[in-house]
Amino acid sequence: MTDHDALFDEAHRLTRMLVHVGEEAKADFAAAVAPFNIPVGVARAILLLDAPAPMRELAGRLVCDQSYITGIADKLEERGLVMRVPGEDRRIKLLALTSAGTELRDRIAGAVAQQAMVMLRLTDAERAQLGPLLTRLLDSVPPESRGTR
Amino acid sequence: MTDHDALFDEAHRLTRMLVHVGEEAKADFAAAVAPFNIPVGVARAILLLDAPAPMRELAGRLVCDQSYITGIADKLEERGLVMRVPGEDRRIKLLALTSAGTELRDRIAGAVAQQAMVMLRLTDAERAQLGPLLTRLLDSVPPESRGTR
DNA sequence: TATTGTTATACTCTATAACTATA
DNA sequence: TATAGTTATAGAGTATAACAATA
Repeated sequence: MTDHDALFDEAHRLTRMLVHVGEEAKADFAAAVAPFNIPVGVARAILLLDAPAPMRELAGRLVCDQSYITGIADKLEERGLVMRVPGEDRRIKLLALTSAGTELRDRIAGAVAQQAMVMLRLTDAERAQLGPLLTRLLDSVPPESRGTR
Repeated sequence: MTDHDALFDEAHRLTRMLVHVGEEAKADFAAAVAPFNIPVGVARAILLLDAPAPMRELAGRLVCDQSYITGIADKLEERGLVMRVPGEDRRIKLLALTSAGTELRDRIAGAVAQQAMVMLRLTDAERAQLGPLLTRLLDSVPPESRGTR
């Protein structure tokens, strides 16, 4: 095996491990959120609603289509967790948590933080090492090379 | 904010970053495989078929239900990439790549290695740091605590 | 004309349940 | 009776396209 092959093999092995850890983390999130009886996507949205946000913006942050946000907003509204409030530009609707929504949001945030923390398996020193590596992996994406995804 | 909160915040931040990198890696895999016009699941299976393997075993390695493997095997067979060969125990069917399958497998492996390597953004030294951290994240899972997933 | 959000719909991924054949 | 694989089907998650209201 050439050095070149060995490099790719090692990179591939690391990638598989990283993807695996990522999937575990997502499963942990789902488990943490399950007791609240809301779908994972809805939970993700509620956690982002720190402040009222246009639906369009939420779509951007959740990396999904706008039409999908309509469904999430419907579910949140049904449960009385959110209100659609018109923005200045009256095409825009802001999703604003109700008091029940804020309360649930805090409880979910707590549950997600407490349980399910894959990261807590590492020592402080290890986490301090990991942070910069992940930053490098995220930052060094040449934006123009990413195509349409 | 207490130290305790700060710890969870930091852990959560790292987790989100790691999940994000993992998703990019998966998108890269999909992009690398797209030119071959086979679904991602089928590509993953073909890469595992280094040697003929019982369908059951494949289900284990892909972490999915057996019934799902039937579908994948059908698609592979349609394309003439795989043959179902009976095992000693005649309940078992082994999936064995045909010569066309082996050839495609090599091409896919090459494409996956070449393109899409998030990991190649790191230096050798950084990868050498990351490996042990990922190993720790994966190894320190208390097996009995993982429940049914 | 361009943009926000909505509706209807369709597609992909994946699991569950009931079944056949072997063991 | 238990196991490997198959079939039919159903559900979750998500996107696309056409549309209404507003800019």
